[in-house]
Amino acid sequence: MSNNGFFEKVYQITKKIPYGKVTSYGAIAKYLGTPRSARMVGWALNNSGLDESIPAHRVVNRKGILTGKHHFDGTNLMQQLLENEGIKVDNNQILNFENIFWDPIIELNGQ
DNA sequence: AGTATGACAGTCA
DNA sequence: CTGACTGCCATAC
Repeated sequence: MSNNGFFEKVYQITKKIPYGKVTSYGAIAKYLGTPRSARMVGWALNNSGLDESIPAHRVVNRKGILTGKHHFDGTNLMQQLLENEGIKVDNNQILNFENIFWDPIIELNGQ
């Protein structure tokens, strides 16, 4: 296990996601310089279960669908967490997704 | 070293 | 938008 590799970068970015905002796996992967490794981001977040400080529920796929909800406690925990932040979710899909999308490439570059 | 897996993304229909 | 197929990358065994 490499705690200081690709995974940790994913963790760092995920932790920077502001309250009430969400981002996609591809956005994080692209920020890391490997836009093709979006799948690794998801996997990293899977391992992130060891760290509760990581708001993995704010990371969804490019469609804004909570594809990883089943990785949470059980069922609608992920959705409830998002709704608790003011994010509307319908049938596992984030509503007004583009409006609350947080792009690390832009935000972390001080634009 | 090779195979299997994964919370994806892009393209085509 | 949704569904099916392909491509890419990193990790686990």
